[in-house]
Amino acid sequence: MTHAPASPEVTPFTLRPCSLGMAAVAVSDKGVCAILLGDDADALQDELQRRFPRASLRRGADSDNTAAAALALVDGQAPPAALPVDARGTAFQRRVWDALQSIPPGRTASYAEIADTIGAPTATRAVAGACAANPVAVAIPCHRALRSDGALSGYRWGVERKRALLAREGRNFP
DNA sequence: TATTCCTGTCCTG
DNA sequence: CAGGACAGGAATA
Repeated sequence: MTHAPASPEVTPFTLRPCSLGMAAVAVSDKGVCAILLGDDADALQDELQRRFPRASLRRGADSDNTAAAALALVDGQAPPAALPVDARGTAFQRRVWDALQSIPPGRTASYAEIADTIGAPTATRAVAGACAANPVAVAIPCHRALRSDGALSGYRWGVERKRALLAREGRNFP
C-alpha cells in the first residue's frame, strides 16, 4: 500500500476486549475495513491510525451492525448475516486474500499451495507477505495458512492467537 | 538437522 | 530509484 487510501474523512471504529484479547474494528461505507488484534488498546489505535493515515478515526462504531458482526466473528460465533468486507490492497494482495477466503474453516493450506492457486507458484514468500498485510483478521482467514512442513509459522498478531483460532476450528497443534 | 541460496512484493531512505 | 526485510521453500552437505 504505497499511498493512503482515499478514505472518507471520518472512519468510525470500536475498541473492545474479546476472546482473543483486545480487538479494534473499523468500518467504511462498504463494510468492515479493519479488524486488528492485540493486548493494548492504545497500541491498537495507533496501528489503526498507521493503516489509515489520512482518516480521522472516530470512536462511534459500537452500535454499528457491521462492527457487531465482525466482533461476533472474532469471538467465534457465526455472524447473523454475511459480513461485508472492504479490504483495500494491491492487486496481488487481493488475489491472495481471495484465495484465503476459499479455505473453509477447519482446513488449512500451505503458502506454496496458495501461491499455486493464484497462478504465481514461485511467489510463496510474497504470499506470506500478503497474509501479513491482511487488514481484516479472522474475516480473511490468514490464520489458515501454514508452512509446507505443517508448522504454524508466524502470525501478525501472535502465534498464540493463530493457534487458538485453529483450535477453535478443530485443529490442534502441539 | 543446519546452512545456503533463491524467490516476489512492499516499505523506506 | 536502490536496498533491505520478510509469516517460505528447495537444494545441499
